[in-house]
Amino acid sequence: MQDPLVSLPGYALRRAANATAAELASRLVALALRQSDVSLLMLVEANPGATSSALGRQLDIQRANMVPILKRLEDAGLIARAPIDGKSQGLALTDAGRAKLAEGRTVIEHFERELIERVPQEHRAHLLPALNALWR
Amino acid sequence: MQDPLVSLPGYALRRAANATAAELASRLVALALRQSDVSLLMLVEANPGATSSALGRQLDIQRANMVPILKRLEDAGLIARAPIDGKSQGLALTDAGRAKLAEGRTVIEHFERELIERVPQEHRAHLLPALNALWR
DNA sequence: AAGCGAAAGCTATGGGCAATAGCAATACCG
DNA sequence: CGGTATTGCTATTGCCCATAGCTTTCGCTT
Repeated sequence: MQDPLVSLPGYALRRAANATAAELASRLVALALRQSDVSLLMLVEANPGATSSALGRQLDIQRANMVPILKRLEDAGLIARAPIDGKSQGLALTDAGRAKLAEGRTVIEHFERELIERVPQEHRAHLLPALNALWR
Repeated sequence: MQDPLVSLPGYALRRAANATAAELASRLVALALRQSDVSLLMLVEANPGATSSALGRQLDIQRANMVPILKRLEDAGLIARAPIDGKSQGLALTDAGRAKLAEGRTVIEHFERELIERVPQEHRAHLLPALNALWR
């Protein structure tokens, strides 16, 4: 079948992202984590006390969409909220959160390594900078 | 804010795909087309008479999910179905479909060109092969 | 020729993720 | 002090994809 799409970087980007996201999701399901969960846990670990709004800005997740994510993580006992003032609350990992993140990070690291290894060596070093140029 | 995610190719892939998809979608809305619509129209044009199943296999869209897409395109008068035998039907562009695709292709070409131009020159040639290695 | 497995097209449903609109409470700043 | 911005939230919607299951038809094998 003739496929005029395969030569389009934008289409390849879409397909690659979909394929890899599905793969990662299937590995994270064993930990009862989603991709957004892990990225949030990693970001909270690196920035303890940050607010939901600030984290959302960093991840480009809107405030409204942070709510269910944080609720899920809090219900799972992975993060805790501490009031900063009357309207803001700082987030931090609980002990369980740190433990869960350790597991998640292992999965992520394996995943990222396999991703890179899939790319022919002569292109490897270019992938990250090229991708970053597309959105940063 | 400390961000441990930006050095992960998988995360960059996700962000880049999201950002570019949103951008393309916003340009296509003026044509009342979605990204899946345009890819389907392009594929049908290149393979007139192909069946829904075959197109779906090429695009990695399951049969069940092809239904609403094709229905939308047919309702818009962009594609037509012709029975091949009792259980299969060949798809082809209508005249309106060809006209709409011409508009869509213009948008896509602008989009793809801008995408590539966003990437520093020394990385450009590597983007497509690196992405293709991730899913093909 | 008959029968059976595979394929085609479809319905129905749900999950994940993101966008929008709007709201109440609070903080900040001139 | 008063207006404005910010925070966290509810509610809703849309897009995309996945699964399960159904009916009809095709095509191969016996």
